[in-house]
Amino acid sequence: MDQVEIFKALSNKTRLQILTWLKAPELHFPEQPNADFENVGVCVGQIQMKSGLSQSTISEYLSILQRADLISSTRLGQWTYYKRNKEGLKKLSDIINTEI
Amino acid sequence: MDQVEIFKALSNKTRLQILTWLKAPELHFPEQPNADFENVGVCVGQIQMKSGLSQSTISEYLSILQRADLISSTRLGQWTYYKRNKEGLKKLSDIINTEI
DNA sequence: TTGGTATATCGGAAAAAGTCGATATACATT
DNA sequence: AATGTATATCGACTTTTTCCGATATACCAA
Repeated sequence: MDQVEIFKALSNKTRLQILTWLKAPELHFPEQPNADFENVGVCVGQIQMKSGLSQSTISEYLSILQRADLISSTRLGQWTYYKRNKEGLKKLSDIINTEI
Repeated sequence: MDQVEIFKALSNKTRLQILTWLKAPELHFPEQPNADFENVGVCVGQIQMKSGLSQSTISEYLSILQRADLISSTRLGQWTYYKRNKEGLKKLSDIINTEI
């Protein structure tokens, strides 16, 4: 993944917020039936509601974050759940600490 | 400094390159008379030549990086020298490791 | 003070990103 | 099969970013 794309993904207030929400879902989202935060993450609808932006915008933002390897998704039934991708975030941390 | 502005500053190929160049100036720039890399950094003209972009663009890019606290400047005579800002980069690293 | 060099700022054209509503797709239920 | 719900994709419009050339400013040297 291109470094620039990672930073572009992070250079938007809402996308940064989504990442902080996903860091501690239990603090930011109501309980979910049938899917726990730790394993699968949070579904798109919950994130969209909290953000206040449109469904299409949030869907796109999530795919931008996913293309940058900052989050990953799991489909369960009609829902798509997103959670933090620890490996991608670790790689980002390494870039900051060793390349710039 | 707003987090989003930091990531915006980083979401451009040339600006990222400038930061990597400034991390090891002795590897990327010729010797400078009257100013050592460690103390004052590298002058705008050297950075501009290496980048291949116009003088005005590089001047603007450097001020974007400076506004994000990623680099700092020193004026010596008619030259402005830029170098990495370790504190700002440390703060960025902390954001990555604790907030997202 | 005049001219030369280094950098900063301004104004603009082109490209990219932000954001929406409408529509498509995927899955579940009846 | 038909309907309903969740998410993804498309097309359009607006705002922001990229990058330039021209000009202004700051400093130096003669």
